[in-house]
Amino acid sequence: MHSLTEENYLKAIYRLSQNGSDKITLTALAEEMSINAASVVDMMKKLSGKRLINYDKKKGAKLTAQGNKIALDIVRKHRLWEVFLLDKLGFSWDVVHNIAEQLEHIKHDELADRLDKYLGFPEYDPHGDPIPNALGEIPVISNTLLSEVEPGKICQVNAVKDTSVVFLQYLEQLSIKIGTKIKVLEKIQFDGSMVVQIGKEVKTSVSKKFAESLFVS
Amino acid sequence: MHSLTEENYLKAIYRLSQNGSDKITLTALAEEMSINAASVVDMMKKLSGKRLINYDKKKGAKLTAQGNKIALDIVRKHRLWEVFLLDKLGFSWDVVHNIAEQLEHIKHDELADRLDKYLGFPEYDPHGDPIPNALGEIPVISNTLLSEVEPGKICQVNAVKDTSVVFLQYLEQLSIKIGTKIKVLEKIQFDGSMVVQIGKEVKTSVSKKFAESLFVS
DNA sequence: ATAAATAATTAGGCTTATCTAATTTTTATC
DNA sequence: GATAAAAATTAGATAAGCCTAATTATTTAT
Repeated sequence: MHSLTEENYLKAIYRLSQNGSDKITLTALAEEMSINAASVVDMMKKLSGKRLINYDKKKGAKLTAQGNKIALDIVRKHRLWEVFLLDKLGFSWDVVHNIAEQLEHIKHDELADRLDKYLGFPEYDPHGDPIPNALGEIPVISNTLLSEVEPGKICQVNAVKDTSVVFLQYLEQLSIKIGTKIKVLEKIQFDGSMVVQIGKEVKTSVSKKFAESLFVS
Repeated sequence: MHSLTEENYLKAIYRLSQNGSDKITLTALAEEMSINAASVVDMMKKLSGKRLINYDKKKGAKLTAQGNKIALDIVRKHRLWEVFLLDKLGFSWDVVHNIAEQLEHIKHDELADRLDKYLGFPEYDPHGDPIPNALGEIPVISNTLLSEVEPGKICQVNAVKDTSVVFLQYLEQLSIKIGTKIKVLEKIQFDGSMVVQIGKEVKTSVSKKFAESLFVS
């Protein structure tokens, strides 16, 4: 069995690799987990010993098939619990993440599957991230950013790239949810900001940073 | 903040005091938690230091008001999660306890209350144990045992005293649930066993041990 | 009242996961 | 290629919780 801490390392490695890091360095992991790099070294050895990752100073850390499976399982549980917290308990989407961080570590063979069924086999979590199914398969998701949309086109919010509380609350304030339609009216060369129309009425300007934090399709 | 381990100690002390132990000894606690008595000594010091218990060699361990509050909160969460697992996810009642042991430690200010509301403010968990409300108030429950019921009388199952898997499965087999009516037909002097009628049809004999493991009213 | 049994405590260790403070290795820059 | 910066590693500590073995207190039984 693997400890809660080990699970968190695997999850962090998974997350970084999803974010497109080709090499997952010790320092990146330490940063990601708000932990000292020296601590990471030990855990790399431990996880390597358990064949959950391969670590190499040159190539960085990589999940093995087995490590990937565990990571996916945790991600699955995390996202299912997020759906539960939002849909059933009515928490707001900027809060669910923190509670799901705890719930994802609950261990029981049937729990995730039963929860999945109970929730109606959701494909995406409240942030728009795809939920791996029981076999670890993940629905493919568009990786177009709002910032890449041409002026005049209408797109639909698919997922958030940034899941920080401040960003989510800002989205709430702008009435942007997963599924919201956004029309790009203008793209400002100067600073990369955009003038957009949210839904049918609201017209507003958003920063480059903002436009690069939303996945659309 | 208190650790998961501390919470488990407080819960164990609470449970023992509910079971009517007037003095909660180190060895009783060690036994209850399947842990070495030497380890308990350290924790008694730690919890005393935090003013969560009073420990005295003569008087044993006693929860302070603050310790009691924490213990009640955990018991509340445990029992609410049990209801969730049974009612919503369809787990059987001999399984829910183990999962709830993990879920009870999830920390979030609003979680228990929201769960409580979502479940419709249940008063009892699947084993018939009362669920403390948000203020820590507990519905009073009868403490009459089946073994104390006079022959000829009909009673109703209120709660189980023994929550072991084997007992719960045996109950399942006998179709005894919380609320099931049981008529006592005969009490055997010799060994304290009883002949009872379960529901409307089944007539069976149950041991003294069995009759002393069911709360009825 | 004393011996035997039980309970409580102390001392010293172990493991996990963390840290700080070097030190070494690698990479990037001039 | 030498040097500076960044990354990786090592060594040694620390805190939580647990253990065993030995010791001291307290009960219980004879």
